[in-house]
Amino acid sequence: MTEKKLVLIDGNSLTYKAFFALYTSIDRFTNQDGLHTNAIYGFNRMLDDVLAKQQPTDVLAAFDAGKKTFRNKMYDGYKSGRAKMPDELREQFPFVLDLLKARGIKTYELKNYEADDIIGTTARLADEAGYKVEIITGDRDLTQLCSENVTVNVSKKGVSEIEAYTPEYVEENMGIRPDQIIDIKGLQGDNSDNYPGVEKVGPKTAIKLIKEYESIEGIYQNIDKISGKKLKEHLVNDEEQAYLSKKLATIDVSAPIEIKLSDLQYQGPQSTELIDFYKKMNFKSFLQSMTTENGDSQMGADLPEVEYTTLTADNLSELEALEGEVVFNLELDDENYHQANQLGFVIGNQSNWFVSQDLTLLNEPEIQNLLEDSSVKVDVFDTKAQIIGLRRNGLHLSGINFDLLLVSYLINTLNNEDDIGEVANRQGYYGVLPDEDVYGKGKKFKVPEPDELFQHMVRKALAISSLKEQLLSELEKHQQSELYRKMELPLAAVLAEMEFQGIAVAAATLDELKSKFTEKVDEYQQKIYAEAGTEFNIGSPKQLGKILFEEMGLPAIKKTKTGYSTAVDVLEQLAPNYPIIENILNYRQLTKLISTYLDGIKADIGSDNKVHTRYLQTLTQTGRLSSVDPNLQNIPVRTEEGRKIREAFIPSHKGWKLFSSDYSQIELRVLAAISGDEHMKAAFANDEDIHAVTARKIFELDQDAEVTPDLRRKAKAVNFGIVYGISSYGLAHNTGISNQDAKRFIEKYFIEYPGVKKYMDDSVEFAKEHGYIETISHRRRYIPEINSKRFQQRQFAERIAMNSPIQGSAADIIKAAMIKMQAVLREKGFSAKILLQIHDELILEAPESEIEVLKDLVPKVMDSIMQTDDLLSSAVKNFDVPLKVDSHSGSNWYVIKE
DNA sequence: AGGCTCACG
DNA sequence: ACGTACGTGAGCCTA
Repeated sequence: MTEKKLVLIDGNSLTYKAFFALYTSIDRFTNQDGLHTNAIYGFNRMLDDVLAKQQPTDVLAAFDAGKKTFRNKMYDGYKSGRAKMPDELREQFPFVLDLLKARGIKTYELKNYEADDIIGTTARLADEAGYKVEIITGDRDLTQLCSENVTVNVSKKGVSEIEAYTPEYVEENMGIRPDQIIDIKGLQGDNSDNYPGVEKVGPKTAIKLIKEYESIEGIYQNIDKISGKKLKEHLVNDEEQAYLSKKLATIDVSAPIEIKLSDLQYQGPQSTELIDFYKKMNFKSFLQSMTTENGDSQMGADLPEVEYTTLTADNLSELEALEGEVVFNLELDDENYHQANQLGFVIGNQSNWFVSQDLTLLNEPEIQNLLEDSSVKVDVFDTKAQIIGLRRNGLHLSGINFDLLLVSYLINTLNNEDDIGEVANRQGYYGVLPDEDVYGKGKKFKVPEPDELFQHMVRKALAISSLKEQLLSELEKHQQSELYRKMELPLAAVLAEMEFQGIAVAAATLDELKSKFTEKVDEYQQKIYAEAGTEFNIGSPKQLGKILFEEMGLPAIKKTKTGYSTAVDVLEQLAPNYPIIENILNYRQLTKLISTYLDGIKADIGSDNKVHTRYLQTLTQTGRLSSVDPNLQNIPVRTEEGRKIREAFIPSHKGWKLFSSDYSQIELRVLAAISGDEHMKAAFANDEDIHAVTARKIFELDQDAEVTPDLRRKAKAVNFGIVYGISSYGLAHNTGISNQDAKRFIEKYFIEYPGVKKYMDDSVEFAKEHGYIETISHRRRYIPEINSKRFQQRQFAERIAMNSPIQGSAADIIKAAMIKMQAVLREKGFSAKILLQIHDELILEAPESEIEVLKDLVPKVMDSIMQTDDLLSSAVKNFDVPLKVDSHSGSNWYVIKE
């Protein structure tokens, strides 16, 4: 018979240990529901270690049952005065039990007894039955249980470092036998369990006494021989306590447990339950290890093969088997789908997958009929990438039904990786690897042999198909189906159109500006060198800091992790007293403009003289878009020199113009509407200058008093601050007013706009209760940190809770307007095209002849969108704040200011 | 690769 | 007492 080995786990003490071991990172350990998971995580890591090391045949995890035990009957104060268990820990215990169940480990608790007693009793029974026993605990008291066949493993500092107590080890370390440990405890007492022992006797004295007299009983039989008057006196006085404490310290090895050794067989992990559990806990690394455990090939040789047919010109007729609904995916070698090489495509459904590297097949009617027919549902990952990829082949994709990327992002904005494998894994589907694992990255990028490539492509398609039902139903549970079908999906098509269109850029204009700027940069550089008395790299914050603050002796105001801060706000404070500073600031500004915009954008101009940005639709946490390659949402405007760069952006045809419309104060209008604040609503209803109105209110001016530019500027800053989820420190820091003033202004603001105050409080309250916040169209952002113990993290979360619905609802509004705008242009047969979106602004190009009409049409579409859009009008019944839109046009982007 | 700085709404 | 305004992307320097 093979030897039986029983591992006994002290559930309570190890959960405690794990909790405090990972306490400093507690905020990183929360799941989707806001549950803290640090103890569960640490406990599980420990389990991994223990099971791997011990290879047990049987396992039991014991827990305390309730607060009172038989020890309380012996001694009232037992374990009293202990700090209350933190709620963040208490909430985790039920899940530790779930975890053990999913790992195939029996758990047990017994009324009136502690986990120690269950362990002691089971250990004794197992020992007698010939088992080898390993006890795992965080509590040294259990070391009394070690014997020839029972080892007590005490986890030290972390959760993984373990000290194994055998009788020999105890002897070596303490010079006593394990059974004498209770005598030591009896003499020295136990602070955390709150029983006293003998006064003034600590570990040293206790061990000395026990070594000499064997036991407490032995001491009192020989009490006259004790040397030391005081010690003897204490021993005599506390005799009763010593015996009591010894009793309290003694683990009961005959507790009336109802489980049998035969119940404790280790079942091993229950894969589906465990995977579900890890998903629920958001334990990515554990999930990953589960999927790579069986075969340890990194390249996914362990993933099941999926069958497919290689499509050629000769077997196209087999596509007839597909109807009604297909998954489609173009395989690209780069994230930039405008330029990427197209490696092949996959099309099919779960019964029939077809793969090919021959892109010309896309233009065969058998495929066109599937992709261009809007009555055939097409399921994809990243609608926009697929539309553009196919458009490059001359196809017009339509009938998209399910987009794995969009849906994942809407369900949780953090599920936004631009990779099917990553997103699928995060949704608990492990049948496909991330691209990086198949292709490698950076210099090591390599397209695998066709067999492996095709297998990967098919697995991606299968992932899309497999996750569809589950994710759509989750979407529905979030009440986000409309957001998906009426907003994000149609928007993807609009964005594809805009990106594909691109905006024309005059390289010559960029060149002219560059030579002008470069000349000035050289001048500033010479001045700086002269003033510093040495030449150095001005662009290096490290060298600059050294020159300024060490060699030239300027006062250092702020430090960064790596040295002196030389950021603008720091330098500006120094500027009045040191002429070099102004030159540095100018140098910085111009080199920035040259490298990022003049050189940067020039490099992105294609052979069509245009740049084609990509809008990332699934990146931001608020619902805004972002723009990359190049970023066209941060083209300079605030300084005159920077603004000049806009001259290079021009219409793509002669006789055309650029046209722009932007929402005025959209975020404050959204705030007025969703907070319902009467005063703010009234200001917008009367088309007043909101910053001036705010200035009159917070500075207590007369109704129609002139507002000085300075007061208006301050009020404007407060309005901004409010939208960002104000704090007095932040406001003061960013505006240069004193902290006290900032505080006063905010207080007054909330008095004047009580509805806003209530909105802020309600938003935080909602987030605390639900763990997320929502925009007007149910766009959701999770904020688990809202219940963080750490002040700073919690404050940050609260600001997010206040700001995100505002920023996100504004994003919803312009998205709806874009969809509508494109539909109207198409309907009316206009040539005008939407080119860019910059958060609250749309830029179009159009023939001169259409401009006059656009001046009415575009603002009308934008400012009536709350009433005309299906989704928005039904989501918000009473959006009773007017939206205001300003429009301009011109022959380049620079001159379309008024 | 990560920090710093700075461009935008 | 704590110590940041909200949301982004890109280029450069320095490990």
